[in-house]
Amino acid sequence: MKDEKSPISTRENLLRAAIRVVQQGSVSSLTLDAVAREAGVSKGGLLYHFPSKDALIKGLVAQFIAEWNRAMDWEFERDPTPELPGRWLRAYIRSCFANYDAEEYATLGLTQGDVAGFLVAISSDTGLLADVYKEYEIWDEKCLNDGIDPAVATVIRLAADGLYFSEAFHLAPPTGEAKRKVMESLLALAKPSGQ
Amino acid sequence: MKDEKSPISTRENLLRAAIRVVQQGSVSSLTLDAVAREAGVSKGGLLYHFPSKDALIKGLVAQFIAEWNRAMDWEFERDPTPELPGRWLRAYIRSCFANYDAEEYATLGLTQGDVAGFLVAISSDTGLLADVYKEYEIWDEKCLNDGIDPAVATVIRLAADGLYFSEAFHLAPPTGEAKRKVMESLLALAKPSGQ
DNA sequence: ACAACTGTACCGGCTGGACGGTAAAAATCG
DNA sequence: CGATTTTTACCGTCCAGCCGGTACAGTTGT
Repeated sequence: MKDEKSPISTRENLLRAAIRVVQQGSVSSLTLDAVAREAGVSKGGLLYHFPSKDALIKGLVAQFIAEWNRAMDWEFERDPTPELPGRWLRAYIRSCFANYDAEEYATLGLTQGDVAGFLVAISSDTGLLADVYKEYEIWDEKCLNDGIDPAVATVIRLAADGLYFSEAFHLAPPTGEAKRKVMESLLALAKPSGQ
Repeated sequence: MKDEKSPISTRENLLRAAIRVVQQGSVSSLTLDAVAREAGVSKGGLLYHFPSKDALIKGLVAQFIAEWNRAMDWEFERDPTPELPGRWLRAYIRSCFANYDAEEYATLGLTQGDVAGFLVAISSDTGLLADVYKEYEIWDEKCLNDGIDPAVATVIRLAADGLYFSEAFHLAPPTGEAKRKVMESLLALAKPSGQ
């Protein structure tokens, strides 16, 4: 009731609009004018909430990290075999393989793959992804201390990421039944019996 | 003896210069002026060989594909266990894990990871990566028809790609001994006994 | 043999548009 | 009213692509 017109509303609206712009175009089409137009505000209005383009991108990155962590926590909680080692890896796998479109997690109403496409494209530019790097190191450490052989754990993480990127960049990603079997193969690896 | 001043020389020089610009800066620093300056030619000279920026990027993409295919062929030929199924997958793995810096393959004198960073950043822009998409489908088909269980083969491909991206985007890539063990785990998977 | 012509390779200044950012006025709200 | 939020108008920069040249190597005509 109080988020209807709260000061956050416009801000979030702008973030959603920014994502939409990237989705319906390319990364290079992410301009202040385009985002403002998409959000239905003026450019000045956009710059009031995000004083610079970098600030806008940082907002997107922060939202992305938060969303992904939420998704992984959720998967972690509902793991069917919580007693087995590799629980966190399994949550990681499921998070990468799931496409949360407009569901409970999709705070921004987007597919994770789309966000990745955006983020990575930005990455090469400036140090805007520094937060993502840090987050990744945390995830990596969790992977390595999950009761699974570290090498196998890294294989799993890389494969899950690989799927993510293959979807984001259309690099022959598996779909349908094949995708399901790939995920199951990975989940099998993420259990002590898996190697 | 006749390639000293051949008309190809300038063209290749420009491509090398373009890569250098991206490496020593960011993707966004890839401007026509910068490439021309780096190559020691004028902007007009650059535009003579590549009539547009897109054409220049397409040239880079083509070079990249050719180089990677050459690397994979080379690994394929020197596979230590050519009699076992999964030979092509093993070549794929080794290509992704190797860093050919200024060796036989490095026609452009760059690390594969660098190229990936560049390519992907460009990718979201236009249909400039259409050729890469097609190439990937070919690779995918080779992966699936390599005598290994398709799901496992896809896991391997995704993991190899994942390593590639993790290096390109600094997403906690394994290094040193850990990296070697990861590769060995993958190579083990790429053999009948591996699953 | 040499002049006129043609095509190739390259130069460098220019421009028009896009884009990030600013600032002050205007509207809205408490 | 005063603070917050939003708009309108504008500036400066950067950059892709264009265009009028230059130099020079062949080629052709006579």
